[in-house]
Amino acid sequence: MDIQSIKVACSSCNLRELCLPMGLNSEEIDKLDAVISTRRRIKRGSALFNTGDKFTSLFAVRSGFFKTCVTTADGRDQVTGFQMTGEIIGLDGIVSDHHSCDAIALEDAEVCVMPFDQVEELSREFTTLQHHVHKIMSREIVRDHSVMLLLGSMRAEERLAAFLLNLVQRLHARGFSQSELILRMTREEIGSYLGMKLETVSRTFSKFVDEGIIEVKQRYVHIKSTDGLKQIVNPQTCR
Amino acid sequence: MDIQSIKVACSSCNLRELCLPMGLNSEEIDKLDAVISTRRRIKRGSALFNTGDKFTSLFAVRSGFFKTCVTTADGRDQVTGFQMTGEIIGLDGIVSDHHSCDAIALEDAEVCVMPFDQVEELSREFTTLQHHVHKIMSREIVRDHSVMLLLGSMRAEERLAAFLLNLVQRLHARGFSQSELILRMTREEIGSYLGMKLETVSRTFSKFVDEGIIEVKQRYVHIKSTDGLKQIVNPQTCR
DNA sequence: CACCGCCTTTGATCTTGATCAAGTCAACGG
DNA sequence: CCGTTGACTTGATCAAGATCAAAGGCGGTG
Repeated sequence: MDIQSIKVACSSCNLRELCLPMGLNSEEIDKLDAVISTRRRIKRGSALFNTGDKFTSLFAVRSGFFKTCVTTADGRDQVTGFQMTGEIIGLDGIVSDHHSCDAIALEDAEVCVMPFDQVEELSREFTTLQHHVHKIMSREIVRDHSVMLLLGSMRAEERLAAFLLNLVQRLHARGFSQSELILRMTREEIGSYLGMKLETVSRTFSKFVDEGIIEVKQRYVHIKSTDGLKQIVNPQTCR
Repeated sequence: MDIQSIKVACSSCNLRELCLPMGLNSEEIDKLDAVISTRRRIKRGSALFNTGDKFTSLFAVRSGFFKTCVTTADGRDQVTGFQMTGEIIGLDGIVSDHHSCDAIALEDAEVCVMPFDQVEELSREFTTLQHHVHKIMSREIVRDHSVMLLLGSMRAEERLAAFLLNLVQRLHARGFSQSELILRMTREEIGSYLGMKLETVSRTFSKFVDEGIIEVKQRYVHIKSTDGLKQIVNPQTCR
């Protein structure tokens, strides 16, 4: 519960091209600054929110790394996504005014708190913001559909290859390497996201290493052949 | 391409409690009527839109039944949802101005065409509509998460049981029976949605019949024990 | 009415990934 | 330095569901 009254200022945030303010002009960003007045720090392993919590705000990841997961009555759970810097968490809560998943920090993190009623108010005023909010939600829907494709019709190797390509692509958009990354999640969390067991994740990593496509040292991954991974995802390119 | 200039009139539509006008007052519905000026008929088997089509409008299903599906470069595809009366199709198109899936009518159908720029305009004016649009998108996100849970961590029997319960619940909300339904899709389409092969779908149906939980005659399904299905989905209730 | 095509069911066999079980590795604290 | 702990790897075995194959049923059409 460490809410802080630091002035956040989207206007001076280096993430504004990835985050909510994307595409707004300076007047609009100033107004948005007034809405996003608090940050919140979340320790590694603790929750930004839990299933059932009252929904009041969306959160923009300023630093750190999150997972979101849903849980069944009988204790099984499913990681539904990993969120990094600049990405928006909490859209699940709008429909019922309560969150329907847990959001857990995988490393110490900081988020900008965006009270949703104020976001709605402001987006009635600014077409650009309104449209951008719609795009963010639509993007989440499209992303979910591609995860459904992955879970419903890909094999273990294809899933892991697609996962690595997606991660590194998002990291690259944030200025990191195209070929090296540090995983923030365990093999078990990767497995939960990809619908496979941690042992299978581990074996599949080892297989890729044997094939010379990647190097792995614990959480460190070096992608030696992006094309190799792409060919695993899309085995059709062999004609 | 059979666009028609029939006046649609949400105000006189018996679906308004399920569909976009939900919660609007009569003045607001009148304004909405002005926006939703056309219907479109789609023949069984043909597409409301295809991947790559320009996005201009959302569609509300007035009658009939749809599937949406995404396709990989190598021809595999995945049914991402089935849409019935009162449900909204096309949210996937907002993010990139182009649709990212196909929407196919599984029986002759009719949809209300809602030009999205006008929906946005109107929802800047009416808080209720704005909030409702957000809820519809959030609902889709939550639904997708539960499908991810299903695909990622349930076994074949659990998937099919959950699927039947979900279908019959939605049909019941539309005034149909709680225990009887006609499937509008093939075993293959069910399988694609649930991440299993058509043979497995068929076998699982047969298993449920053997256990006396349902009766099946082709597309007709009679649920003899809703609790039976619920216990398959949630095997924890045995304590 | 008969034929055809599509959907569905069912059986036999095979494969992938899950499960069970050790054992390794790195980090941390006493 | 050693022991503990949590994360990861690897091997052996097993089972769920995929694949291959055949046959039956239903609806539409000439």
